[in-house]
Amino acid sequence: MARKTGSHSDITGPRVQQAALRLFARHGYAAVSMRQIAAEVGVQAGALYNYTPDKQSLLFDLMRGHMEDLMAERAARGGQGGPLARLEEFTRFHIAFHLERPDAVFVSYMELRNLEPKNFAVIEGLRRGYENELQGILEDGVAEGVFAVADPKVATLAVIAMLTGVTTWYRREGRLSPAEVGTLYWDMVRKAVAA
Amino acid sequence: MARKTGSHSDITGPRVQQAALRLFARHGYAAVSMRQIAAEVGVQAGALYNYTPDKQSLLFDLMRGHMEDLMAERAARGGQGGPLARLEEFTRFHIAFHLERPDAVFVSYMELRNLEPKNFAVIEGLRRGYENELQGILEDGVAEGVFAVADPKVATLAVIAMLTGVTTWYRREGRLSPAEVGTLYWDMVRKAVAA
DNA sequence: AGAGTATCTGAACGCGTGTTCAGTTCAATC
DNA sequence: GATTGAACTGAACACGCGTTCAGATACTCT
Repeated sequence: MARKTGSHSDITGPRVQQAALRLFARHGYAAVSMRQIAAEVGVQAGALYNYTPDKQSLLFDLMRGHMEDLMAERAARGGQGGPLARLEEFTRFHIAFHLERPDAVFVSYMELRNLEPKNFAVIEGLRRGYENELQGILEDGVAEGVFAVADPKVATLAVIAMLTGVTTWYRREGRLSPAEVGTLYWDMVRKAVAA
Repeated sequence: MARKTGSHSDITGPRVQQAALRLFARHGYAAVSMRQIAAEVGVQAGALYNYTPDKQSLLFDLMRGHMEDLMAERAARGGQGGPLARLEEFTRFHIAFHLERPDAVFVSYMELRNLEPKNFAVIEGLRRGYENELQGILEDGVAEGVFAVADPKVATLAVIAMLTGVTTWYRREGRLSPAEVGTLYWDMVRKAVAA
């Protein structure tokens, strides 16, 4: 019988995750202490252990959650249309998705080396799946003659690096909207792989 | 009167830097202790302080050295020829330079947030200078009508992100030589900004 | 041989770490 | 109104941190 009112766990739990994400993104996993996270939430350090078995799980759960969101949203949009249309959709989606969650993106790309090997393998597997979708689009395009890329694997990694790089400079208060950024990048991606 | 033989400082000093670079690249600045660095060199932790005033300076000196190397090598190769030739030279140089120093690159891009504000400003200034060279090439190309980029600033950051991303997947033992990688990327860069 | 000094050791300093846990608080239930 | 149990505190644990420094070591120079 879970209590409905007066129970804080369904409030504190997410707040722990939020605080951890924020702090990990700003200072890095290794540089953030459990006491800092607790202070941000407004509890003592010991209370965090009602919501995570340990610090490593806090990091892993954040990264797995981010990657699963990514894959789920990707699966929701079907790969419809020809390679060019699919590539445009992928490009704009990637930009929009990443600009919406700068902290999660930052943590997921920077803290891979702080994952225990087993956890690392899980995240790496999810990422590989995401990359494979782009690679499939490029390969289809090459087969149909609409794309010309000498090495689809390298092109995949190059395009993803370029797109993800947007998170390092984009600022909400800046002169460009996410959609405008998407258009700028789509223009470059399209030309880069064009036949 | 510096002693020539028997003096270890000119051996230990560089070894400290090497060890710090290796460990920072693999585990991150915050996760590496002075005792770990000392163990890698084969001395006690206290001995490190003959070669650096503190841990922060160790990081800063590594990053500054890397950026200064980058700028020096860039200055050595003049910006000769038209925008297309200069862009090709820049692209191939960037790939080759970065593939030669994976550890320094990794540290310089990942540990910016662990720099004290003053040190951060120095490194950021150097990087800005490097980016400006690429931006200048793109702007010249646009002026001459050989490039078509809607936003030179964004294009600069996009190209650099794409090129630097090569360090995340390239392995010396892999199927591609640095020169081959350079050619693959140049093909994509050239098309991405072409008029 | 003796003096001088660059180099390093080993112990210590105060402090922060992740984690555990007995005990307190307090709203929901009976 | 008594009981229950989830949520949390506050103190403690063993340990590692960056840094300092008096003293040992090992070498060069006179």
